[in-house]
Amino acid sequence: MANAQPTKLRILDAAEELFAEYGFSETSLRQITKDAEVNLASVNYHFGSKKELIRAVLERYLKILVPDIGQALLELNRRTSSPTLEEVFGVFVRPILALDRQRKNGTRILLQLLGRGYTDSQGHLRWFFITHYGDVLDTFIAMVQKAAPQLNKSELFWRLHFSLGTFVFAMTSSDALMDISRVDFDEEIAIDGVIKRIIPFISAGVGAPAHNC
Amino acid sequence: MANAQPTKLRILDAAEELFAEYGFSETSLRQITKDAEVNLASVNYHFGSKKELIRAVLERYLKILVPDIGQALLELNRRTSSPTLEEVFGVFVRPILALDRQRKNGTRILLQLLGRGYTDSQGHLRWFFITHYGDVLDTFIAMVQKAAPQLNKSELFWRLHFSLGTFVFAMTSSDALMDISRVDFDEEIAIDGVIKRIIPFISAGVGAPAHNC
DNA sequence: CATAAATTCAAACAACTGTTTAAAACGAGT
DNA sequence: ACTCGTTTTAAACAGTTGTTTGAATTTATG
Repeated sequence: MANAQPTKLRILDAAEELFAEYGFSETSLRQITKDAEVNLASVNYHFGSKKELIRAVLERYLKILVPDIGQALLELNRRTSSPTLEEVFGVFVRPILALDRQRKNGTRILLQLLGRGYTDSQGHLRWFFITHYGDVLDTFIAMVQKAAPQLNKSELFWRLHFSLGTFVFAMTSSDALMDISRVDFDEEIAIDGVIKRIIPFISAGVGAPAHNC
Repeated sequence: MANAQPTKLRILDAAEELFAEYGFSETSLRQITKDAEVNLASVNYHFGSKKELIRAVLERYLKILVPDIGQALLELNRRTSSPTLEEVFGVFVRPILALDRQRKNGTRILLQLLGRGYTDSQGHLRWFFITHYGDVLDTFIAMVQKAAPQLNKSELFWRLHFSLGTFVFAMTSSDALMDISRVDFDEEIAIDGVIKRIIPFISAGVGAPAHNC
């Protein structure tokens, strides 16, 4: 009978949804296994521990998304010799939205997961990301640097982290914000609308005149 | 004998430090009472529950900070009839930094608390803030609106939340970021340096050309 | 000093957490 | 049909959580 999906996948699917909604530490293995309709012990059997489950959930997205972004950056580099900030940041849009075709609500889930991952346990996942996807990160930073030459390395560092914060925060609260937008402004805004509004914001922020003091 | 501070204050002092560092749900009452050198049960005796302790910790700051900001906004309004975005956002700097005189590391603690409060339990604290300090929020929004007249209410809503995200995220990770800045760029940046870097970023982001599609 | 109220304290509570165990069920391969 | 490795299962484990209890203690009041 019954469960179309093998256990391991059912766990991943249930976990990513709960992690995105409630955060990592606020989601219990019992909740995950109940939603996935599998036995409690199967998480530790298949993944070893909760921590490794978290990493597996994130990795399933990142290993598709990050190379995709990396390639899009290279393509942009090939098209125009010196792209603007808005073009560089705009590179994120298509790969991120493409996740919705890979999995239902994939875009929302990944971005909420990223937000959770960054605020819940900063050091651990940060290290994982840099060691696995550092090369893409480097080419991205180099392109931003080139598009905003007035910024020294330190200014750039801070502004890129501000941008990350903007992104991450908007995504962790995207559900609530979209609700408010619908009720207060009678505007039905989906996740791609949010992303397309963030890009000009970030671009202008990073491109602001350099700060001296 | 002994403890200079009364129990209630010792709990608040220890709690705010731990909440800022580890977040609300990751901080246990046992840890708080151990740091405060008081009995475990005294939290429930003096505050009723952990949830009310969280609110008390935040309220101690907000009831000073928000009226202070409100007054600074009014003063700015009196000085110049139509202030720029950077001037409006700049209003936050002095009151926030003033917290450092009220309590050691007060600025960092409050801002980290705000970050925690927003990402950990979105609905609850949001409601509390709006019902208690909604008037200051309203005058602030009106001034931003006036300084960026090209934005309609919806655009403004999104960009202000992006700004909030920038702020909050930068603060929750401020410790880590300042560490990196010291090691990688040999720059010793304190919390006021971070704030003064955020203001131009936010100002430029909110003031970016309106987005149409 | 005696009485009453406010506070502190150690202990226990009930509920929850991630993890482990050992037996049961399952699914090929021969 | 039997065996062997894989997977699932229910149960228990050991630890933590916020909260409550009732007695001991301190503090203030008459």
